[in-house]
Amino acid sequence: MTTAAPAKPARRTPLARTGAARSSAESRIVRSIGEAIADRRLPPGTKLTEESLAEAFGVSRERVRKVLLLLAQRRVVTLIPNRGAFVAKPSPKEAREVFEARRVIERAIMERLERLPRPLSDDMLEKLRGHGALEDAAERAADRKAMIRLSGQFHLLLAEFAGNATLAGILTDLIDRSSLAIAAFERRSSHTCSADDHRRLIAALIGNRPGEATALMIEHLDDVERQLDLEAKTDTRIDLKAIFADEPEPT
Amino acid sequence: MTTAAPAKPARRTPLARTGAARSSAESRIVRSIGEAIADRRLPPGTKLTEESLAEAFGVSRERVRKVLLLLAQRRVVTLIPNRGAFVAKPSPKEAREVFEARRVIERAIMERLERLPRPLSDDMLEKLRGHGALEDAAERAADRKAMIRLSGQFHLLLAEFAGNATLAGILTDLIDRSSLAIAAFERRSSHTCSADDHRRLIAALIGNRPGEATALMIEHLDDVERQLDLEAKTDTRIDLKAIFADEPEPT
DNA sequence: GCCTCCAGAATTGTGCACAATCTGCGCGGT
DNA sequence: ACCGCGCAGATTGTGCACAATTCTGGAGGC
Repeated sequence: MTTAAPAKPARRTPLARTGAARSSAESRIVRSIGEAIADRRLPPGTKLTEESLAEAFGVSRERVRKVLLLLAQRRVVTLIPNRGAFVAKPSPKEAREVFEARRVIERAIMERLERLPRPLSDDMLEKLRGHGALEDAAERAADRKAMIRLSGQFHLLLAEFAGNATLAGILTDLIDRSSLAIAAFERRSSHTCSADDHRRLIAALIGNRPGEATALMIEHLDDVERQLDLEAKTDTRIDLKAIFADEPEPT
Repeated sequence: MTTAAPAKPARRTPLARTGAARSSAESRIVRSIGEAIADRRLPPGTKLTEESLAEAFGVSRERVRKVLLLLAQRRVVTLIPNRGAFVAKPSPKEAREVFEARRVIERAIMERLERLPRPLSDDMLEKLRGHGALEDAAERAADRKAMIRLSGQFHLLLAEFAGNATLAGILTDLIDRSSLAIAAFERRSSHTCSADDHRRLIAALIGNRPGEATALMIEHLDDVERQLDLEAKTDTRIDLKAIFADEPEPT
């Protein structure tokens, strides 16, 4: 930021550890960028220059390139050939699809959780309550970043309880993309934060009135989606293109 | 195959086109390997040496490396650091999870299809019937490879009709992983091929008796899973470990 | 004043050389 | 005879240099 010295290639730690240590460093970077996108330090459309990221994380450009490829596969960043990587900017259609996919998967998860033998295991109860406390704390502190992260983790926690790591993995991606959709389409106004919904969900799960937790989850997801402004005004550029699409050419 | 001349690095086409043409070449390779895995020309556990693949496809090793990274992300190949890439060998647990995930997603897809206004669009009817004919033909010709490919495409076709590209994309991965699971766990015996199930599904969809198509789909997926031998004898190594786990040490 | 075009800068893409690691095998010691 | 040790050979991992492309700013013409 201060000096514009491009000659220093940001040498990484002297002992360049290789092997397993590297892979964890990569997933660390993936997670780090993922979180930054989720809590909007990196808004949709942001250009992600390889060199800058390499410098920021103290790794080589190739490593960053690999990470970007992974993130692109998860639809969190968009890779445009010869143009670079950008934080993905979902279309309203895609946003709706993501929420629909979440409803499909999370309904199934809730149905499985409701089918679990009662009472729920102590481990589960403890984790649920612990997480609830964390969300409450974040809400009281008005720590928006923490709230966003915890909200995602809550849904993931439920997925893990359902005991299907494959579904949980799919949901992980969908949650990241939800964050992106929220960042792109959130209305200026309102946003009754979802900690309250989560509280009710936890209570319903523990209480086990058949169908209640599932219904609450669907309603919760609907609520979040409804708080978005998904009218189809994606981009000025695209609008112009559409408007002048069938203008006759003035030779 | 005939000569073992390793000195020739399999030069790619003289004019190394760059840009958009490259990305399509990559997805071509991904698809090609994916299909080879699906129809068992590449059984689970097969070592995928970068150099061999590069030679086979006439591209550089780096390109192959990128493709393998993508396939690994989709859990179709397993990447072991410093050891290389292998065709993934799902555990019985993972196989079950994949089929459960498919039931979750494909049930939702069928419910949406059943909710479609009737009669179905000509386009849909034509594609359904056309696909049915293809499957019949493959069955009559006993073309196992074609049957496997068409079977996957059938499920994907339904997903596309449901109009949610995100769900369809998720299902694409799950179908590939199903193929892997089938390759890994199929019983020697039987295998009443699923073309018949698909025929009935098409009929139920067109007929539109509420819930029938959805029920058939669930049953179909259950059938396919039941035809697998998912008893937990994943690996000899692990069996030994389990068997001798609580043997007293003979010092 | 505005548009077009072009050179230089910045950024991404790719081949290559070499380093790091794993595997298989032979050799010597006990 | 058996076990560890270590040395090739093969394979993967990574930094780097350079090629290709896009972007930017400004000069020149209309």
